[in-house]
Amino acid sequence: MRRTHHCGVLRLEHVGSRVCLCGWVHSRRDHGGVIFLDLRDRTGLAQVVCDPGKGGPEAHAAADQVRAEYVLRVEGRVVERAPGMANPKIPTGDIEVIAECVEVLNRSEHPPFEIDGEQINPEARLRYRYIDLRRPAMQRNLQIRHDAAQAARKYLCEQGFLEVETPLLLKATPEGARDFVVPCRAIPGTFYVLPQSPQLMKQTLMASGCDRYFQLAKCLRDEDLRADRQYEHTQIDLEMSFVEQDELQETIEGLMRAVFASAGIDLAPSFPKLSYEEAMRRYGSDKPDTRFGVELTDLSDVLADVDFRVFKEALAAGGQVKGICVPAKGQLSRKNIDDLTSFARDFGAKGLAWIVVEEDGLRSSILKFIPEDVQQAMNERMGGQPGDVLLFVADQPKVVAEVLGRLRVKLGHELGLIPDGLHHMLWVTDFPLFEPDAESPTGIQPMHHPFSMPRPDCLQYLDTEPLKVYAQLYDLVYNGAEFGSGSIRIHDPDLQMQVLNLIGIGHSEAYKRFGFLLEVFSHGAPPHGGIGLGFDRIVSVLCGQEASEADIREVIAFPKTSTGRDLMLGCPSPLPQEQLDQLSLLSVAPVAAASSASAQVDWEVVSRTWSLQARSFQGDHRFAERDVAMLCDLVNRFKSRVNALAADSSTDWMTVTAELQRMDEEVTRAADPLCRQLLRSFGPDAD
RNA sequence: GGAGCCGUAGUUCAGCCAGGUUCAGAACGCUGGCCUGUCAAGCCAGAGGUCGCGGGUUCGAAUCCCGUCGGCUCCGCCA
Repeated sequence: MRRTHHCGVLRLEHVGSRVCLCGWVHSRRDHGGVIFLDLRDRTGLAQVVCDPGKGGPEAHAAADQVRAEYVLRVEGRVVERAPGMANPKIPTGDIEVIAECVEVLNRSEHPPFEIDGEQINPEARLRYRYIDLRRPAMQRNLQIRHDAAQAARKYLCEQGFLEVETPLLLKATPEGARDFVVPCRAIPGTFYVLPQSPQLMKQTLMASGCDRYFQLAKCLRDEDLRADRQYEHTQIDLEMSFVEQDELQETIEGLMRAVFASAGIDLAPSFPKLSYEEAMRRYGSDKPDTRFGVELTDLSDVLADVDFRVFKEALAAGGQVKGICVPAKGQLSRKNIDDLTSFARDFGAKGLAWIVVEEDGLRSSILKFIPEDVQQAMNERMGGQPGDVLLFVADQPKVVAEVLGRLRVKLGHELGLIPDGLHHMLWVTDFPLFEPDAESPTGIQPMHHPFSMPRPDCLQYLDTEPLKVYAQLYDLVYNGAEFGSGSIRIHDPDLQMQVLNLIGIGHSEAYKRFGFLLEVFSHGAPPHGGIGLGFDRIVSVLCGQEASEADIREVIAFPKTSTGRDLMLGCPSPLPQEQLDQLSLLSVAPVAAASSASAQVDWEVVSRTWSLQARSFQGDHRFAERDVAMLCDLVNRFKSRVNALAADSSTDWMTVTAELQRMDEEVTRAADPLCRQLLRSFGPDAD
């Protein structure tokens, strides 16, 4: 009998029908005479009753052998539960299935963790991701992601966008993040890189007359991972021809409304706009969380004549003094403030000045440096009420904004100043095109990327005062997190060249890196603009995560660990020599390192190479743990020995080389069974 | 590249600060037995650990020190 229903859909209306369910054994309750099974699939749970008196002895006998996570096909009748027997905790709780036939489709080892466990080791979850994904919470996240993707597709199709796939194998353009590199077998010594984003391809598509393009694009960056950053992430990437900023923003607002609606969240009919300068001035951040106040207050003018060294020196050096008024309700202790001070120092502040507002006046160690009338003026401007704590940073504007902006958000979360259930989506606009950069040959670099169109009223400053030039560039910000960044692009080859020159990329260099783009522009590229939206972050919010604490691993089916490993697949992993040969790649082998060490022993290289070799096998379940452990032990021991040798200046290099050679041979020997296993795992063709 | 936290039965954790007879424990899970209305089933019995790994200190190390591996978080980095 073919499956007739999913488990989670059965209701009273199905009572009396004969059904066939397939799924996993979520739990089993054996009463001896009768066995209850909770059968689980993507849609939910259904209780299966194996009662020899009702459904027959065969079903009961089969259920007797069944264990957690076994895969079953169950045939039986849907019945209404007897009065008082209903389970209000599950949607199918009014009915149950009297099993007449229980077929074991597959057995299962004992699960490494409980499917309905609350606290599960994140390592185990990644190692056994296929089991982790069976958990209802993860199934729900996958569903929400699917719904969001479909909503985005539907909306964009309705708006006349064309979904186009762009290549994964691209040319390296040394901009932005570190590339993931793919060696080219056919032309030895050459490489492709994987896209950091389809930026150049989508601009090219505009020149191709696509008019409106979108793609749910995988983007890859070889930079260190974070809770909200994986090596690969997905962007809703789109680009439009013949548009200006406002039309583009309206389109994206519609997109976000459609996507959020797919998760039952209503967004505002239009999103507020905040200039970059205003965001930095009021919130100290280019991605302000506007769900709560505690805005930055400038006190530079009030304090201009105050003889307090900390403030005076900062102002004299062209800096500013700003503060925030924290409604702490007396909950910030002296120790809390000390902790905030060290937090402030971590982000570049020299210190953190504070004033506690109490019923009978102000309290602080800095008050003795500040005249009474100035104290009054400060408190008045900041609106301090008894119980509040005023925090001040005096420094260059950049540091002041950074530190107070971070303090504001940190305290907003810790003191519960942020109301639940708010969805503040807003645009941050009018970014400067460039920012100062000491490492750039021209002293400036693009704030975002060098393809953004300057605002027309700023073009006149491009050559003379480039830092005064604003870009037609806008970030989409949600509850204090950046969702995406877009711009109207440059489509004029001369202007593009001019901008590249300004950031220190000369004519020939520009042609080398971006020649094809300049060529595209010179063959009739339309005015265009677009945006790339971080889909994983959006989905994590739709799943109920706080935007600034997003853990996108929860919404990615198969994520990597924070060191970029896949614990399920056991990668990255070494390649067999044959494959390296085909790709014309040389691998640093321990032997090579040791033999080149005849005159000068490079301790580090030798022991690091051993470590690399040992590490590459660790956590990979294809290899016998005992062999891996042996190899690691050996390497650890030898590394200790190498360190001892290196520290001992009396050892002569002949002895050392001999000993290194001996140790290296032993490591190679210990690694041998693992290498053989590796070759086998690549299949019969591998050797 | 830097900083911090964590690693003890299958799982979640206690024990560590102050080394030694509560030192290898609890709960859940698991195995076996009993049990026909549970849905956190119940009752009885049982199995299960290289205290991540290596080295050091010590008469003695889960406990202290060093190193190392792995996981997590943050800074740098990532438009």
